[in-house]
Amino acid sequence: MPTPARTSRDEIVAAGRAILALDGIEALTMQRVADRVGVRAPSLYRRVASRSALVQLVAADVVADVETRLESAASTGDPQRDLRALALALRDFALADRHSYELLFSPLPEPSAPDPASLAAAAAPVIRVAGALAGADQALNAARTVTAWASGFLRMELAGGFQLGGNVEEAFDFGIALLVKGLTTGTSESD
Amino acid sequence: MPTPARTSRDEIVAAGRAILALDGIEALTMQRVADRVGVRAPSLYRRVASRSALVQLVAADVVADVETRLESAASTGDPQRDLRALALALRDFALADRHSYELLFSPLPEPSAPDPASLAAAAAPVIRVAGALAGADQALNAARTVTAWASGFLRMELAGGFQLGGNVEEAFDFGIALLVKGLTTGTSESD
DNA sequence: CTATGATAGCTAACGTCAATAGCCAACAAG
DNA sequence: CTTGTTGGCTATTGACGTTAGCTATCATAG
Repeated sequence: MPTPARTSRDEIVAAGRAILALDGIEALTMQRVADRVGVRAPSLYRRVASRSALVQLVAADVVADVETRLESAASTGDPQRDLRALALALRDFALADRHSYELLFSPLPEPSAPDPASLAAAAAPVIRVAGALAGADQALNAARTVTAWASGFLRMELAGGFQLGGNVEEAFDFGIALLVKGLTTGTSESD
Repeated sequence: MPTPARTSRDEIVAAGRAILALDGIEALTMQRVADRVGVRAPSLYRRVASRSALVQLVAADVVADVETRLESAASTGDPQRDLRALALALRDFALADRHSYELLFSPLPEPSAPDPASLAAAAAPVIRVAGALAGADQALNAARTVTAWASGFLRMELAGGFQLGGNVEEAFDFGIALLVKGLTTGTSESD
């Protein structure tokens, strides 16, 4: 009907994601996005309601990305191995695309948190593996413990929070081992 | 020498802390601070170099606050009890002053992270108790595991990340118990 | 083949923010 | 009383998000 579209919402979100990966959430301005898709900043408001909304769309994109990775990481069927694989997959993602990871676990700066539903989907593999390890009745508690530990650890690592020496990778392995050991019960062993 | 000072750096930092507690880091603008100390915004730059610098000073104030609380929480000498007390003290703080807590563990939005040295001081009681529990050679790994878990858990709780039902307090207790059990070794028990 | 209406993108503008420049006033020391 | 130091001020700049209102383009109706 009208003048032909010169861009699209998907392209805008993709541009936002790229800028986020390159320079972080602060750099994700309407100007930068507009430049990247070849349009003036106000025109973006035809496609997204506000910057917050755009950030939220980008966050959803990140969540989907993580979900895919986690889903394919927990594949062996051995809960101990899979839990380890989940943690390592998350760490790989965090180290490869730290700004996206930070957005994932930090609804602090703005009300730009990814929506709960998609987060829940991304958490599914964790809950599944945690349940296999700790028993179905403790699946949620176990998954929360693992998620809290992993997200906290990676946040600290990315923030440069480990200043007291020691080996960060070793500390990560230590944590995984502790959790795997502590959660393992019921299935193959009796305690 | 000059015209009499109408405010001070301490007062500015205190005002910043108050605004942070009330309305969060976003609301911590030079305008708001200036209004609160009875001065115009540009005058603040006589006392602090920039907004980032001010946020950093506020963060240091928060860190000192947390350090005091942790120090006095771990007091019984029983490592298991003390570790639990540390976790609960941190959670109390997080729930009582969530915006300050968020600033503590999130150098994401701006380069406003509290400086490493004071963070290390605040971590001291955690390392001490973790070492008493897991043995001196594993003190750092143990402390990192506990800190990562606690900070991750509280971040998720504050962000409303626990959307799948269940009892959040129970999950917190579950995590503490798991860590205490997993870290306890050497001293009174052999494993 | 033209008229119409819908709409994508544009320029211009506003308000808020951090930050800088330059002025003026107050006080202590001589 | 003079003078130098300095705290606070107003005015301004530039980035940002966002809104208002214009123009141009195209699909379709006549």
